[in-house]
Amino acid sequence: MTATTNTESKIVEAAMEIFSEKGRHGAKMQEIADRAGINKAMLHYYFRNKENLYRTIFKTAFSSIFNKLESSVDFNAGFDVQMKQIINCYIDMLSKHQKLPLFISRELGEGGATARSVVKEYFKTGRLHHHLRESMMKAMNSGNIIPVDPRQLIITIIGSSLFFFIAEPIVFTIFPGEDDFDRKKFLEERKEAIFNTLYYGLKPRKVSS
Amino acid sequence: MTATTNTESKIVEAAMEIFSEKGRHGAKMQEIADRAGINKAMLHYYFRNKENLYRTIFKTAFSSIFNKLESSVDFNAGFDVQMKQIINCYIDMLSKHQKLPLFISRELGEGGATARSVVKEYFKTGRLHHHLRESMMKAMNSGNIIPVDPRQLIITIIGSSLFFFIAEPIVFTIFPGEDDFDRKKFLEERKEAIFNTLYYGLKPRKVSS
DNA sequence: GTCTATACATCGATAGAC
DNA sequence: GTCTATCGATGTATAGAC
Repeated sequence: MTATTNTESKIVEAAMEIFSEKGRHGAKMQEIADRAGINKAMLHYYFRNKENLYRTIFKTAFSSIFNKLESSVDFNAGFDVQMKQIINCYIDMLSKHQKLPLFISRELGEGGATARSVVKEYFKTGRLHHHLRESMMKAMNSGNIIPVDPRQLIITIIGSSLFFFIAEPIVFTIFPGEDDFDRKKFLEERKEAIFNTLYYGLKPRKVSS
Repeated sequence: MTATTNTESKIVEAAMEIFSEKGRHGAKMQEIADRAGINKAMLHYYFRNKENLYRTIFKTAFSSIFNKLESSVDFNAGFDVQMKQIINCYIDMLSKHQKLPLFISRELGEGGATARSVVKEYFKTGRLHHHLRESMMKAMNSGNIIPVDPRQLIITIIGSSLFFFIAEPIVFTIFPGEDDFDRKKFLEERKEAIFNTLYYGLKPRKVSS
């Protein structure tokens, strides 16, 4: 059992923070070393070079999302329940790790070579994607939801869940006069808001059943 | 009338590309100069330093979005029509300028100080936000749409429209076996998909009116 | 306005003592 | 394993000729 206070994990922790804040190139090895309370040479001792350190951090961050998702979705539940679970999982996860989506979208902005290789590796073993697609098709065939393109729907669900965290730095500028903004409350409400809008729609229904 | 082929605009064009691809720190002045077909010294002659060049580019990119939006939304139309206009505008705009959302989300990732100041400046004069909010409230009061938090809804609309472009580099990895993926067709379908899901919902309706 | 040449700072990476 | 000291490369910015 390795302690979480050893040098390597201190580096990983610090690197995660700095890379998230400054990005792949904005992050400096010196700053990571300072944050970890060690010196630059140690970074190279444990991770050979910056690129390798970055890859390690990115891989950890990225797979943590999919692992959390996979353990949050009940494969035997109906699609409506699974949809709720996905939305809730994303929002809960990102409430605690705000920098994650920005970290990842930044990597994507730089070509996503690292991202693609990590994703490709994940989808060799990950089962979530397949189960979700099947679950969607089943719900459509049984008339529980209307027929839609599964690809479009999943992008809409994830986009709705993630976007707040990407745009958060300017959201407060767009919603002025909210100095007492209750982030926690807003995010709890957001879970309901996304599901309700996507599932029931904005247009009023005459029949509630 | 200034020609669009003079040195300054060639710099702006090149800088836009490089900053979008590599980010604020990943972008190098030498590379921007090469792309613009001039030398490094010219960059400093016209823009004093890198930070100033970056700010100029970001400001241009960001305000181009809002200007396009503002000219695409009919302030007198109903909210359902406006919603369609917003979705279509975003998708059309980003189809042509794929790098824009990634460029902006990267800036947001770095703290968004530049973004915030640009946004703040814009919202002093921009009317779109106010009109949209009023339009939403009107639609709710008249029973055309169900009561929702306008803030939640606008984030859902924009997030659904933008997210594909942010995630695009890995979307093809998640949707395997689509080597003949027709991007143009997918995006046209996406416009309909977003509006229909958000407006009518996934759950089937008994009454169609 | 545009160029070449270069000064100056910063950063990633390594050498070598302990 | 951890440190200090330093090298070598790269990048921003400027000086000065044309």
